[in-house]
Amino acid sequence: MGHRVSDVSETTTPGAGTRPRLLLIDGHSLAYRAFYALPVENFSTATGQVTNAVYGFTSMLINVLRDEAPDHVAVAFDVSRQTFRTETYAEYKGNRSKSPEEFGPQVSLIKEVLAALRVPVLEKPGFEADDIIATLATQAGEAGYEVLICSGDRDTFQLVRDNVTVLYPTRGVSELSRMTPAAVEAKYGLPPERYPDLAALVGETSDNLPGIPGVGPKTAAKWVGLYGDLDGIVAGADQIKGKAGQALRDNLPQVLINRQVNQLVRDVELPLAPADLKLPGWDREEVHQVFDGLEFRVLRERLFATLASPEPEAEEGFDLAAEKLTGAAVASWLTANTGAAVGVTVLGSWKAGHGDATGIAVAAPEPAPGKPGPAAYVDLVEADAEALAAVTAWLADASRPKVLHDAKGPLTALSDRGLAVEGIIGDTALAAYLCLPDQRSYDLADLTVRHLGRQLKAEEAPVNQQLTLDMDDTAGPDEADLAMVRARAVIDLWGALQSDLAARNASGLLTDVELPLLGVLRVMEQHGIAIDQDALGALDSYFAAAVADAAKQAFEAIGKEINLGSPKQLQVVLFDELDMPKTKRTKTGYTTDAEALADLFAKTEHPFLAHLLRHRDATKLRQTVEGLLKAVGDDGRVHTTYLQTIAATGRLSSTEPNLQNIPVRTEEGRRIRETFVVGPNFECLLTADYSQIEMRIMAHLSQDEGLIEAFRSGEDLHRFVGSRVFSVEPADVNAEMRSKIKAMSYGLAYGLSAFGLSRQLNIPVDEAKTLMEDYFDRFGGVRDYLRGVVDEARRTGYTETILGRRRYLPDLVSDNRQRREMAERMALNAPIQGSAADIVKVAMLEVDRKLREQGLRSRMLLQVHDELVLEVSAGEREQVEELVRAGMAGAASLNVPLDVSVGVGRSWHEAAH
DNA sequence: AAACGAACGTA
DNA sequence: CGTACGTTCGTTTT
Repeated sequence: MGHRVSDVSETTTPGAGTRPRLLLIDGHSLAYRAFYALPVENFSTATGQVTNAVYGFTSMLINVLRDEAPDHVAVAFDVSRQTFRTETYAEYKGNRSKSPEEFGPQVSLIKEVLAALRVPVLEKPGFEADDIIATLATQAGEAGYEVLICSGDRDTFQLVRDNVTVLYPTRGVSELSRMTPAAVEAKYGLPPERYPDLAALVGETSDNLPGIPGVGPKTAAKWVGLYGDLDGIVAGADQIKGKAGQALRDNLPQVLINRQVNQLVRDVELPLAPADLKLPGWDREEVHQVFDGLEFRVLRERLFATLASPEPEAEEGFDLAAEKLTGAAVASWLTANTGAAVGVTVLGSWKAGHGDATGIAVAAPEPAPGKPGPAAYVDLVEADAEALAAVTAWLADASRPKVLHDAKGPLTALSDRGLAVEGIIGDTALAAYLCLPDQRSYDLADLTVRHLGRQLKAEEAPVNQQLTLDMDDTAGPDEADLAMVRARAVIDLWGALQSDLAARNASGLLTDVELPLLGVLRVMEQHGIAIDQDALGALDSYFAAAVADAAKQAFEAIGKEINLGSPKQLQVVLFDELDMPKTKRTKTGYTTDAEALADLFAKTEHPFLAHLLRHRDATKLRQTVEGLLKAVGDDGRVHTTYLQTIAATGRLSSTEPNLQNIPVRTEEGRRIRETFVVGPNFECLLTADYSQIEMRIMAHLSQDEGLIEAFRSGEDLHRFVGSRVFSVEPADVNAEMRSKIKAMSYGLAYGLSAFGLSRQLNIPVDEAKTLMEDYFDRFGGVRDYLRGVVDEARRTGYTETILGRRRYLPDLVSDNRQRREMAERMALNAPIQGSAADIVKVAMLEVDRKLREQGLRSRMLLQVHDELVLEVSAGEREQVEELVRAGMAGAASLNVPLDVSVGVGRSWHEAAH
């Protein structure tokens, strides 16, 4: 503990960690920042009240309360424009135009928010908010507080000390930079207490304080460094040479006024002292009322989530009574402990539709607070017949409720050991995904910390307790012990996630869609799809030759050999050596993508470009072929893995290998599809896909009469729409018109702009704009829907599909335009893409159910978003086609028909239609 | 060895 | 300045 004397105040530095933290906020300056950072049109209540400044201010307040955890808080406001400063200098802030009419009323709303949060508000006639802040900061500094000042006014920098930090908003109101003494020194080259000297010399536009012409922060800081402070500069003004010196002498009176005006008052008489600013905690009911009135649903949730229930420190592990069981003990333990839902984890491995399970752990919740929860582990490799029989029967018993984490893999492993599982009532990974589908992973350990506040990993949990282990277990936790801990984490997590699911209206989606689908996907992965390896091998040679040929010719065209796959080397050749016109910029240079190369070819007709494009094309196809060849299993089939918790919209994804991006658009690409064939003992492949499902969903959601009629009429969609937009007969819609309409229709579902449309269609922006306007004139329902979907999402914080699947888009209220507009496009697309995903999932469940119900041997193999691929057993073709059509068409009842087209053939290519 | 960006395949 | 994915390659960073 030591003393430090400054020229302004004496401050003591008490022991860290014990001193109170005081947060002082300049209400006006932050509200103003928020007002200009957030677009007015996105923030208004049902009554028309604009709330962008209130929103931005409150959002910032919540963040800073969360991040800085102050125990004392005050917000200061300017009370009027008349202060001692306007008496000193009549023009002070004279340049400020009257604030927009939308701003004023928001200040009182901010005060309402603050009242609900029980944050003291201070104002004093004749002084500015900064003077109040300066006074409190001084008092609090002397009293040993840690002081944080949140203000958008740089004058507050003069208050910065070791224990006084200014949080200065840099971009909008979402980012605050910490101005410490070192930060001020680094930015301005002088200590904080000298900042007003610099400001006086440089001037402050926003306060209408003119500076010395030609003198910026660099020169000003230099002078302060040379002469110590402003007084020193004034005294030595005659010695300063050059233009700047003359300018200083000419403007000296103004500089002195500036300095007088920017000095903050540190002894304003206030009714409250720092000690009176302790946060008493807020009134929940009042917060609800105020936030309801402002329609701040997302902010309210954030407030309650981050402040009302601070996350408990993640430290406790799990206390469980763990047993490794064999023989008769297995059955009796299972009978005794698994009446209610239990967590299950499986040890083993799984990949590409196959696997092996070596052990299984089961854990029940704590029977009572503080009592260890029972947990058991059975080694499946070493298991005696009695133990194995007990496990087998228990797993197959649908009346024994089980919860797993990411169950598909474990079920695959168990299945290959001959163990079937029934009674899965929950999956914690799927549940977490439905709650927050934008996460990139749903790691059990992460979820455990987030939802239970406990550490899962042994090494991160405290040593004193992790497990109540068997007496002979002195070597520390082994694999089996950890499996039991994980099983326990799963069941505890399930308990926590269920209420979260219910609150998000997602319980039904889990139970009725995702959980049953998991089993269907597992079987699809297990089946895989047969590959004609000879044909695929031949294709590989063919593409390899094409690659070599294209490379050879490309090298000849430029007279040397380079790595054609290196964008860096390509840029050198194209833009330096061949001097071609520059293409669109990327982060690292200029793009060499196919579109740009084609453009360049059109301009230069340089043969290198043609060969390069061919090389790209052939290389890509060859990679796809080689990837597939490597992925073919011993059974002559490829088994993809479907990921059910990746796509934020609700789609599946496919990996290792990805069978959802097998080429189809080009002739050569389709040759790859010819090598996906019907397997031995089956009759053919059958593909069934939804035609234009996303546009149909658009018609349904928008209720647009024109679009609905288009689908009900049976007319070609784009032709129908084109005839309306271009005011011609359907028969007179030519190919060009049709393709424009097609591009726009699909673009709409992605949030396409007129600019984007013009670029895609290679037409002027004006024409694209007109096209869009004409489109919306005829299909106004679509326009209203798209607009409404974003507004609604902004209010609620999420979008919803027809099954109520949500996607949360907090960036819809970001003050960063790029992020906000990105979120808006996501909001446009998510309900459409997501509803399509819902429908396909339901269809898959239906098809699977019907296949089993009708005792058919045919089976589903692949899902490619709007398409299903089945393998049809001999004699079942008609029946399968019928049930697939019915299952898919009936998966949802929209106000337009769901059209399904079906094809059959010996290969995936032939089965296309 | 890992992380990143560019490019490109699908719906 | 159009959404959602996965894979590959080259390049940069550790």
